[in-house]
Amino acid sequence: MQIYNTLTRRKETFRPIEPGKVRMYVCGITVYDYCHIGHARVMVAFDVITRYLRERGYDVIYVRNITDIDDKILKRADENGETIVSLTERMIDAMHEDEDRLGVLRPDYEPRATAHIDDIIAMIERLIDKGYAYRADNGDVYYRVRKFADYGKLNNRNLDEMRAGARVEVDAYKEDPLDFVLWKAAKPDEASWPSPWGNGRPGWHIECSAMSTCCLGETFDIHGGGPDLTFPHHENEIAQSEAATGKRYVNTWMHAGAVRVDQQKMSKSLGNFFTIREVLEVHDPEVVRYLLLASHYRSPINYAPDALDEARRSLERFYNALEGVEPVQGDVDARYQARFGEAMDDDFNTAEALAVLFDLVRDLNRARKEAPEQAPALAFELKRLGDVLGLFGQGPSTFLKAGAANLPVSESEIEARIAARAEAKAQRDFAEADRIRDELAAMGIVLKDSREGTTWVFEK
RNA sequence: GGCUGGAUGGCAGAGUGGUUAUGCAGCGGACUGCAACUCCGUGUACGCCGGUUCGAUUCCGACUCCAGCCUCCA
Repeated sequence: MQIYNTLTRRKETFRPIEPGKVRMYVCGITVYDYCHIGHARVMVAFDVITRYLRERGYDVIYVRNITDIDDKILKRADENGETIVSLTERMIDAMHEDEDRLGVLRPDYEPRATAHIDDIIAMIERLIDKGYAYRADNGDVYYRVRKFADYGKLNNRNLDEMRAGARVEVDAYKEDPLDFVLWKAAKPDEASWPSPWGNGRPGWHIECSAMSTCCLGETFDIHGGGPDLTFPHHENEIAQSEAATGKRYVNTWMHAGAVRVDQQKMSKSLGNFFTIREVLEVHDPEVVRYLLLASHYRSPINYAPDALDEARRSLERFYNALEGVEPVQGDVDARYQARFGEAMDDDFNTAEALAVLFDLVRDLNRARKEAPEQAPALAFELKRLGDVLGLFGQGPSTFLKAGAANLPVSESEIEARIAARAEAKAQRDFAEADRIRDELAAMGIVLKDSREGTTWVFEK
C-alpha cells in the first residue's frame, strides 16, 4: 500500500511500526463554531482511510482531538454571554450530529485539551529541563525554535528566510520572534489552570503533542489534518515532541486538500464558508459525502451548488441500479474487488475506486435484463465495496424518494394515482395516463415503468 | 520574495511513455403506447515553448497562469 507522505513529498510504501496495527492521530476541531465543509472533508477523508485500513485487516487506533480551550473560544463565549463549557459542549454535540449525518464513524478516542492539562504541563516541563523552552517575564512559556535543528523539515522552511518574511507583531517577551507559546499566562478573570509558571492555559500546538503522545506513544504511524495545518501547527508539533522525547514523532504525515469557493480557500477568516448543517438543509448527506469522495483527498475541490446537483445525479445511477434488487452474497467476477483494492492501495484513490463501482453498476444493470439470477450477487458486491467508502447505506427508495415528504400529497395518494394511471393504460386511455403522469411530474415525482410495475422517484 | 501543489474533452475528475478512465451533459439507436429508468454506439482532451525518445498528455528544462502555506484557520 502506498501513502503520500507530506514529510518526504512522495508516495511511500506504508509499513506500520507494529505489524497489523495502525496508530493514527488527526487534528480535530476548535469548538467555538459550527463545522463547515472544509471540516467535513477532513472528517470524511480520514473516515474512509480508517475504514479501508480496517478492511485491509489492520487494527486501527484512530484518535482525533477536540480543542476546547483557546482564545477564540474565550472570545466567542464572552460575546454570546455564555460559559466556556456551555459553548464547547454545544459545539461538540453539533459536530457529532454533523458527522453522524455524513456517515462518519466516530474516532476511537476524542481527547479534549482541558482533560489533559497534566500531560501538557509535564511535556512543557520536559522541554524546559532540556533547554527547549523558557518562561518569559510576562508569565508565558515559549518554545526556543532555533534550538531545534530540524525545525522546518516538514515544510521545507529555512529559518532565516522565514524571518525575512515575518510580518507578525513581535512579542517583546520572546527571545526570538519565531518562538511560539507553550503556556499562556491568564489575565485576571480568564479561565485558567495552575502550573509551575503560574495560572494559565495551554498553547494550541502543545496540546496535540501531549495528547497524541499520551494516546498513541512517542512515535506513531500516521498524523493527519487539514491543509492549513502543515505550518506552523504540525511543524511545531514535531519540534515539541521530538525535542521532548528525542525520538522520531510521526512516520507518515497526511494532509487533505482545501475546499475552495470561487477559487479561494473556504476559511473562517475569509468568511466564505458554508456550514455542514446549512448544506444538509438542502442536500442529502450522502450527496455531500459522495462529492467529497469523487475527487482524490489531496486535490483541491471547488465547492459549488452545481457540483452538488451533479453529485446527486451520479449517486442516482447507483441507487437506480440497486432499487428492486435484493442483494445476496454470491459468485461475482473477482476483478471488481481487485481493481477497487488496487485503487485504494494507491494512496486511497477514491475517484478511481468509484470508477470501478460504475463499471460494476453497468454489469448489474445488464444482468438485471439479461441474466437476472446474477443480479443479487452483483448488487451485494456493489453494496459491500460501497460500504468501505461509507456509501449506499440507505435503502434505494429512501434515497430516490427523499424530499417527497414535504409534498402536499402522501405516499399512499401517489400510489393511488399510479394505480389510476395503470387502469387508464389498461383501457388504452393514454391521454388520461399521461395526464396523471404529468400532474405528478409537476410536483417532482417522476414515474419509472418496468416489467414489475411502476415505481417513482423524487427529483427536486 | 521563500516554500508546496496544480494546469486533462462542454463540465467534474482519474490515469498512462505507444492501446476505452469514470460520471454528468449532448448526439444517434434499442426498449417503451409516448416517456422516465436501462442498454448499445458516439467525442483526434491532455496550458505554452524547447529537449530526451522510434514515439510524450505522461520524463527533463524554461515560460505563463491558478491555488495553498509563510499570521488564527480543517
